[in-house]
Amino acid sequence: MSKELTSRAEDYSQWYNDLVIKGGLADHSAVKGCMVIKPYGFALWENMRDQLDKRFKETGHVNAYFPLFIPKSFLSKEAAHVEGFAKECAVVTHYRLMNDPNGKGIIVDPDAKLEEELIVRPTSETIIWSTYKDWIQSYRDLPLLINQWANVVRWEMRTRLFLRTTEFLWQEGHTAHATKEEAVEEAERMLDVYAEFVEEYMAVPVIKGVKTANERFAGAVDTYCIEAMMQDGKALQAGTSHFLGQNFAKAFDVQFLNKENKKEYVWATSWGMTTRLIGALIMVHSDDQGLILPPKIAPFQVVIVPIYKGEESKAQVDEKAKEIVAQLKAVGIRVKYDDNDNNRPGWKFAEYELKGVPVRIAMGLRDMENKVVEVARRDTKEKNSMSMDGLSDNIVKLLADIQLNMYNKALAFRNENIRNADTWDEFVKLLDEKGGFIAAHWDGTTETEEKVKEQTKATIRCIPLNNKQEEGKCILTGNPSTQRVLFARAY
RNA sequence: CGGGAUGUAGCGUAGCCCGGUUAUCGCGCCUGGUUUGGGACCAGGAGGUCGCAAGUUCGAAUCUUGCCAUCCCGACCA
Repeated sequence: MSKELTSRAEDYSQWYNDLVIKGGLADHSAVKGCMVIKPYGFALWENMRDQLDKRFKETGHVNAYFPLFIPKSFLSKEAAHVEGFAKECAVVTHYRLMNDPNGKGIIVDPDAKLEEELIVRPTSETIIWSTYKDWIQSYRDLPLLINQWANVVRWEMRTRLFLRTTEFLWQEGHTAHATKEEAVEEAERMLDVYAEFVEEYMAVPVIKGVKTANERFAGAVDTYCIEAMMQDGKALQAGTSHFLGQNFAKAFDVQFLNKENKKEYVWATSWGMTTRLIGALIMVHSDDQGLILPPKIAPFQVVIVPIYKGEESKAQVDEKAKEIVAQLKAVGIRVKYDDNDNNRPGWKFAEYELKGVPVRIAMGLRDMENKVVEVARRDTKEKNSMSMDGLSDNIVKLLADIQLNMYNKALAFRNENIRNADTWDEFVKLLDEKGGFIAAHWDGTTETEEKVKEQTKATIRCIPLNNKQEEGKCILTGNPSTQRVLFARAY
C-alpha cells in the first residue's frame, strides 16, 4: 500500500469518504463531524451488527432501548464518570422555536427554557442505571443482561471520519449481577465475543488485554479491550468491556435482597463496539485499488459482470448469468449481477475493486463456448478460468480461502511488527523507525506511563491477558518490573 | 482554545504576486450517435452570489480592512 494512503488517518478518510463507502462527514457546518453513511457502507455495518447481535443473544442477552436524552442531574451521580464525559456533551436547553420578532428567520424562544437541561447521551450508563433501580429488587431479578443498539453523541474537539465522529452508532451492553465473580466473568465473556467476531468475521487479529488505570473507562474498575494494528503500525482499540464493580450500583442505589434477605449492591458490566470498527476494517485490509472486504461481512460476496457486444449476445449472456446467480444464491452467497448497460466492463471491474467485493465473475460468449467463467479474487488479484460445472461449490471454497488468507496476512503483518525493547534508546528508536507495538517493561505507575506518553506519544495499549511473567527493569525509570506491556502510538 | 494554511460550478483546480473584454481546465451531469474482455470515443449542451461585508478604483476573483467557514498540527477521546 502506498505511502500516501498509509501515512495518516486523514488520507484514508479522504479516500473512503470520496470513493469507497460513499459516505463521509456531513457538510453542513452545524453538524460537521457527524457521519453520513451511504447504503453500501451501511450494508456493511448491518452485516457486522447482525453477526454480533446473534452472538449477544446466544450468550443470553436481550435487546432494549433507552432514551436519547439524559436529565443533567443523572450525569452528576457517579464522580469519575462525570469527569470523563462532562467536557464533551451536547446539551438541550430549550424546547421551542419562534419567528424572530426583529425580522426574518427563526430563533430559539427564550420563554421555552427547560427547567432541567437534557444531555444528549454520550453513553447510557446513567439513564440505564436509574431505570435498573426500579427493575431490580431481588436476587431473582439477576442477572439482568441487556444490550441496546443506538447512536451517541460526543462533542469531540477534533473528529476523524469513522474513528472519532461527533455522532456514532454503537451497541452498548449493560448488565447487573449478584456477585463480583459473575460480573467479572461476564466482562471477560463479552471481550471474547468481540475478539472472536473481529478475528473470524472481520479478519482482523486482535490482542486481548486489560487497560492501565490511566486508560480505563470513566467509572470502571477494570477495562478489558481488544487492540488491533493498522497497516501504518498504529494501534486502534477495537472494542471494550468494562467491569464496573459496584460504582454505578452505589451511585444509583441499585440494591437487591439476597437469599439471606440481606440488601446488597449489584455488580455491573458494560461493553461496547462502534462504527469505528468500519475504520479498522478499512485501515487493516485496503490496498491502492481500494477496499478489500472479508467475505463473511461483505455486502456482496460475488459480483457478476456480463460481457457482450450488442443486444443479441447480451440476451445470451444474460440467460446463463441468471442461472449462475440462482445457483450461487441457492448456496447462500450474496451475489450482485451488474448488467447495467451504462457502464463498460472495465469501469465495473475498477468500481467493484474499489468497493472491495471479494470475488468478481466475468463472463462473455467466449467463456460460454468453453463452459467457463473468469473468476478474479480481490485479495490477491489473481484471475482464473473456472468451469461452470460445480461453480457454486468452488466459489464457496474460494470465499472461505479469501477470508482465511486475509486474516493470515493481517496476522503475519501484526506479528512482524511486535518487537521487544529493553532500553529507552531502543524503545524510542523502534517507535520512530518501525512503529508497531513494542513490548517493554514498565514499573506499573501512572507517572511513568504519562512521561512516556509526553515524550513519545506512545501509550500503553494494554497488559495482555495471561501475560508472561518475567523479571525486568522499567524502560524509563529502571525500577523493577514483572512483565512486559504493549506500547504503541494509537488512533 | 493556541499555531499554520486555504476558501473560484456537484468534485478537483488555473488565474491573484503585477486589477482590464464573455473567469481556465479536467472529472461528473444532460442530449444524440458509435461502442462494450481493465475506468470508451465523437458532436452538442446545461451548470458560477469567485466564502460574506465594507473600502480603494473609471474598473476588483485579483489590492485593503473586518467577519465567517473549512482543513492541518497540538490538548481531549470509542
